[in-house]
Amino acid sequence: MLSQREQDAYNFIRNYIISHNRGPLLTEIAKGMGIQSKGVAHRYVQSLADQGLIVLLQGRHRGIQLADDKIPERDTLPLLGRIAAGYPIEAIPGEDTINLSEFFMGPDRFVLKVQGDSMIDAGILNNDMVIVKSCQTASDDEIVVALIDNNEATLKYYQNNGDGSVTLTPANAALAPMRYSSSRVRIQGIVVGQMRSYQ
Amino acid sequence: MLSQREQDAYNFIRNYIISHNRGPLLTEIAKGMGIQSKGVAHRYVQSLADQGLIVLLQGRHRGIQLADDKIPERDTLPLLGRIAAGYPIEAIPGEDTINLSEFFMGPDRFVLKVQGDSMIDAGILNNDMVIVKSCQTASDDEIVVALIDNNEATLKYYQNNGDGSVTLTPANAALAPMRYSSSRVRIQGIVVGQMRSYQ
DNA sequence: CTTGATTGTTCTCCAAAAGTTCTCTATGCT
DNA sequence: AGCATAGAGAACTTTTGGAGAACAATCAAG
Repeated sequence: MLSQREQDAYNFIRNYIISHNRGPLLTEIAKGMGIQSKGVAHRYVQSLADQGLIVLLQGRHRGIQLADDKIPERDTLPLLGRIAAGYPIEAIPGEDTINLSEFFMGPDRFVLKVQGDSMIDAGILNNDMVIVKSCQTASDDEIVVALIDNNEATLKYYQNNGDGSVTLTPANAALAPMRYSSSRVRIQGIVVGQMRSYQ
Repeated sequence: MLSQREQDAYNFIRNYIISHNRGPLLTEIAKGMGIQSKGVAHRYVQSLADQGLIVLLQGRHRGIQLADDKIPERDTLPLLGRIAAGYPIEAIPGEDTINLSEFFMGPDRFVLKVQGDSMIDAGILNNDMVIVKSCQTASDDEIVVALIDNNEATLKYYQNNGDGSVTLTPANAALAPMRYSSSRVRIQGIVVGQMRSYQ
């Protein structure tokens, strides 16, 4: 069980090693945690080592290594920062890990695998996964899973025309928006997330 | 058997641990239950521990854990199937849940938040998250995080020209590919995943 | 191979925060 | 009256978090 600051120290060390490929100095840890004393940083390092989260090469400079056989939190990854063309990676203050589960999990959600290019201009490509929150109504401009005539299912932008009809718009310049009477369209859910794997 | 307020306390503690991944403070429990005294909160905590619903790490701050058999299954969502314009949702045989962590987790990975539109044609939009595997080399046509002149960081398609130079190509028709001598470009990792939240 | 700056280790001291244990009070029920 | 539930809050102990000094080991530059 880690205390708050031990967790902070571990996050910093893990981020540092993954991005720099070598261990941090004690003074760097201290600075990264916003404290003055490297002695204090050392105490946290020692505690993490005692708990088997890191391995120390005694005395060596930068002698901290990750003990990666032990993964204390299965579903978090270090969030290093923001990347923009032309600038160095910029740290996001106050956040140092991202919880993949929290990012997407919630009640009444399910996942669909997307087939086809009808939402390509919205950055949803063929074979992407979309996370859908199950519900029966949607607001304008949300991406919905809609069932037409209880038969065809589609992924489209939703718009209620207010006259008893709805418009479903693909995000693909090659495809035209379609207008349906509301009674023909049943919403199955709205898209709350999207993900893709490149392996 | 739990009294009303013991039940309240348990619910609060359980929710807190599930959402924060660590135990609450006594004062937080008290506040969450609308009472002033942490001494009272402690009495409920003690009672819940006596009844085996929670486990206490004596003395430790935030030392409240859920009993083993009370830890809920997390990070999985039902995978309903495939969706394509014009067809009903089609089930994917053999798969019925997807583990969000397994989908992305792996050693030496980290997350970056993307700023800008330079990879928009690859379906990576402004504010998307990319999961990066830390490594120093890449193959052609992989998306890499590259550091140019130890200064600028960028997200680009990678191509090794085989003549001591590499070409970094944005996925944006408005931006031109750039060619650099290999010595100026240091690869920090390759993109293995991407995700986006629509909330 | 020596040297000196840098870095890791160990230590004491301190303060604030949090857990523990009490006593006192109140209310409703049998 | 006796008991269970519920709350306030004081007093105390332990844990947690931090500063900084002194010393030892390391590492790079000459």
